[in-house]
Amino acid sequence: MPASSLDQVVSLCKRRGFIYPGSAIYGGLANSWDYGPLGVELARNVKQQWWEAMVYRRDDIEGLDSGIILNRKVWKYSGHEGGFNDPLVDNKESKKRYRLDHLLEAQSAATLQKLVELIRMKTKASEIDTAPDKLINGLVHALFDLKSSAGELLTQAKIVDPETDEPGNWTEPRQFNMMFSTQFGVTADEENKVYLRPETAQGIFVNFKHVAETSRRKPPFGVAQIGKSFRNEITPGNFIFRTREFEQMEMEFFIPPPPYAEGERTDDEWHAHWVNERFNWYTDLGVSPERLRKHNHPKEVLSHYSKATTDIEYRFPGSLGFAELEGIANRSDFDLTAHSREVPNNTEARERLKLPPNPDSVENLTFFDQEKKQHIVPWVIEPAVGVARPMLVFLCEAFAIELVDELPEADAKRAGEQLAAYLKSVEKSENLDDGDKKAIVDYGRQLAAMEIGKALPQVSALLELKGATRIELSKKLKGLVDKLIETNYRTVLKLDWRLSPIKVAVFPLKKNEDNIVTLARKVRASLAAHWRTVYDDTGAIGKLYRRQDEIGTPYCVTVDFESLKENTVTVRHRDTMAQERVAIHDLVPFFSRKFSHPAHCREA
RNA sequence: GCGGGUGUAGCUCAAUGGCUAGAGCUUCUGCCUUCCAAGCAGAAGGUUGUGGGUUCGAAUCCCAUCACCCGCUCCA
Repeated sequence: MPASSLDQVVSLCKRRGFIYPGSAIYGGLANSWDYGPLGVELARNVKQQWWEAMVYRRDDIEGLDSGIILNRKVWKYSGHEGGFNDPLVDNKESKKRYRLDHLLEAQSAATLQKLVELIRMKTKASEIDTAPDKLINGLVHALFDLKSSAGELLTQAKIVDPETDEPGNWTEPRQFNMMFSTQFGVTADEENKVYLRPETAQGIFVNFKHVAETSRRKPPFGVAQIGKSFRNEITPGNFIFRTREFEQMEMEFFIPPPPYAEGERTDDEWHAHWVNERFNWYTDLGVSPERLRKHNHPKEVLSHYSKATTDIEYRFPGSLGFAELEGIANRSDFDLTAHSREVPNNTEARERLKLPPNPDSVENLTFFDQEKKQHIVPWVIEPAVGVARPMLVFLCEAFAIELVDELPEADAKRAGEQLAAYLKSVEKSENLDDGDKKAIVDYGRQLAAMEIGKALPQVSALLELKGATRIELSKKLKGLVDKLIETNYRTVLKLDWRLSPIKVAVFPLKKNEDNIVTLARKVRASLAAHWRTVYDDTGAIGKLYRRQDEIGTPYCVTVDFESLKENTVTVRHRDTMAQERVAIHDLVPFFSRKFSHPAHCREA
């Protein structure tokens, strides 16, 4: 049972030190987050698993760590400096904002024709290519060049707001630069202006030749990189899901370009291969395939560099729902061609990819095909993912609130009655939107039909539905449920051990018994040489277990009186709460077996 | 950036415009405790998001601002 609401996970993260709001003591900084003691371990483990799967376990991928700041020309020729600045316009009446090209695409042919005429009148002889595939692009550029009068023309042409189906009152198109800029050197002159990378991929492309030559690689081969990237997102949010500073794990896989001979693996096949590889990475680490899906982007919405893109999406709890986790793009020969000075078929490729010539580069990013006896620009398949998203997925997926003992009959009865009373009150309520009301009642009925002990952990998710807390009884219900959860349930993160921030926790059964404490500390030290191990004695044994459950520690070791005589300890398993007796001198081999193979972590 | 909502202790919540802003949980200290959030005693934790204003008096009313949540444009 994964988390039933994102808030449960967010709350756990803040409470236990996975993730804190950034710059909190100064009132915060919008959508920025700092990773605490446990968060940093989890993030490291996610990156470690990715690196192992992508680099170590394969023999066709190398690693790289390029700069966050690159020569500005990298971004000029990659298309980010121009292409990512999609002009946006606002409808002053409906307050809706649109990307200019998207807005124009939604207009009728007649409206566009009218707009073309208006622009021609305004700019006298200016040429707009009215060929169907170039019209929108031409209009966007023409309008943008017009600056201040463009909004007026849009309004005059009666450009329709897709939301309201009425002609809008439009602002001038405004450019939104997604890249962070800073200065490279102590003076803030224009020539010192540089950008923080919006993706790590370009650092790989510009190093293509270096890596290929120094590691003696030929396509197919890949280069992987993990590092921070920065984008001035228009709408960051949803906890760590979208932030302006974020860490990426990207791999560029270089393959021979088409045409392909009989039996040769094609770009589409490589693309499909990587989609599957990446999908399996998640399921291997414990994500249920039921909550994962692949989503192919329709041609119209593809990025400027992409021939095809497939997203792996995860169904997050609550209102976020299915959202993009990872993108696997077929970037074709776009990037390597863009950064090459001159290569065979250069003109053809540049025309096909709508790329300008590149007199600034000193390199041709090609490999020499011995069979074909010519220089060839490889194609690229790119699986790219942010570190935070898988982290959030693993947390959501591992999160569980479990009944420890059976719920006392009186409490169970009371909870059932409260829930029924609440639902009745919702149905009768008049200050709820019909849709909201239906959503609450439907979910509520579903819970009411369940065994009450299993339903209670989901009541908090029920009360997070829109409008749910507007009902007076919701507070009473929440109060009761919170109390019952606190006493009868345990929160447990059933993380795959490879992801767990702490692998083993060691406790003394009694903290005021010096011999036990000393031995427990010794045991911790011996295990810490191998795995992330902590010692804790600031509570009764039951509390210590629950604490570790909440942060996903797979095993706890307890030193007791018997340990002093027999040199054995209790090992307690997170998922089953089962205990077994293990000799102290056997602990390292014992955990080596447990932590040697992924299957061991799923014995429960 | 726009529209809507929310801001009281680490968390969940109290407090008619009126006494030193309270309670439970958490955290910490001491005692106790032989395996699943036990008990006892104590402590810490707040410029009520921030800054103004109205008032004899503001957590409460008004204005501004900041942050978060839900939508829109973004797509790792």
